[in-house]
Amino acid sequence: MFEFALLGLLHEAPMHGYELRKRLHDLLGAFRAFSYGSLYPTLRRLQRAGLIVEEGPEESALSWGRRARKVYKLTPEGKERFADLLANAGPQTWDDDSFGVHLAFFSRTPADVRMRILEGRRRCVEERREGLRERLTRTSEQIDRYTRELHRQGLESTEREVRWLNELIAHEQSEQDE
Amino acid sequence: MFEFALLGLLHEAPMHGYELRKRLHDLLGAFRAFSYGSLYPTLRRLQRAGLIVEEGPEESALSWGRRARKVYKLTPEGKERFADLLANAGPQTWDDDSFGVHLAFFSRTPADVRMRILEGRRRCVEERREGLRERLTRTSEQIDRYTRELHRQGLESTEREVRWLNELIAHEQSEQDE
DNA sequence: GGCGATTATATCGCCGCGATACATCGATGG
DNA sequence: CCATCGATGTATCGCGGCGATATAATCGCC
Repeated sequence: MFEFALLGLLHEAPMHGYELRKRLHDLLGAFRAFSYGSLYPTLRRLQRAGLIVEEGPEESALSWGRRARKVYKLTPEGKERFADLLANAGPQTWDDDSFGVHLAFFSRTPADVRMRILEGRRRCVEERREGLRERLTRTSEQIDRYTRELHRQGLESTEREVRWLNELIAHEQSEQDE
Repeated sequence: MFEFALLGLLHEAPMHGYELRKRLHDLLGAFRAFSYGSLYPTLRRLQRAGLIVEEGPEESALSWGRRARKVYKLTPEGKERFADLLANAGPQTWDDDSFGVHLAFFSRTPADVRMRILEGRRRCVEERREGLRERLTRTSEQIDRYTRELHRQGLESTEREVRWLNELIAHEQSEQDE
């Protein structure tokens, strides 16, 4: 899904690694914090796959003073690949790791796919909630205070997330009516 | 930290892999969901390190009918190692992944170490909160609705976690006074 | 004039996940 | 009555991502 994020960012403008990582941090902040140990290998992978290419040495007199930077830009295949990933939003799209990334690119996502992702995510979080509830009632009397507190907090924040998703979905629907 | 969890669980009773995994699920549920792909390699690692040993074939006439199970139990070195991990609670103890695990074993953790972990965790979450706040104000006007919503939700749940930690800490302190 | 922070690329080993394979037992039901 | 499904159980493989680390040049500040 790192792949998805990088392709999406490069859609905005050609960028070099360091910049991509910063933009990603601003974009995701709360959720995932991709490290350089993932960034550079992924960039090379994308390049080998022909989805991005290095731009020319870029001898722009203005921007000189910096050290050697590798600026990447999307190839047509890269754009196609990103569009594919957007359209084929499957079950792995709504797990904890990917959902935030996909949400961050919602403005570029078709409305019907947005809806599918939001509802898939909601279902997924609801399932977790049910699991937590069941576990909490089943084990409630036989576990120590700290573990119970851990579960209580987990359940509560899961419930909050469901409510949040409901709001997002409602908002989508009201926009659809316009 | 998987190591820590397994050693802690085996402190309760000797167990085989499948059972360890189920107990772990009940214990952590909300947070981490260790998979078999981690479980068995880790068990072997612990065994090689001499921290756990396989119990004898266990020909107990009663419990037969099941397939070959490998029941592990702690060695003295294993117990020592667990005590070490409990005592030397360092900075990596309070990151997202480890904190839940450590909290689940708080009943076996000395009061002063409990306090150190809780305060370390609070500091860590507070720092994240500050980062989110800064990012939210800095980028507020130039990002799309969805990303902003993502950050808002992230910030809010982080704030909730800080409040929760404050309650836990307050409770610790009031218990200390008794 | 020197020192730390920032900009920048890159690698390495490790950890843990998801998928998968395989085998056995109990229960459910056609 | 037996078939099939779900739970019990052990195990491996590849891969994606992280944290630590190396390297280096430039910028701003005192």
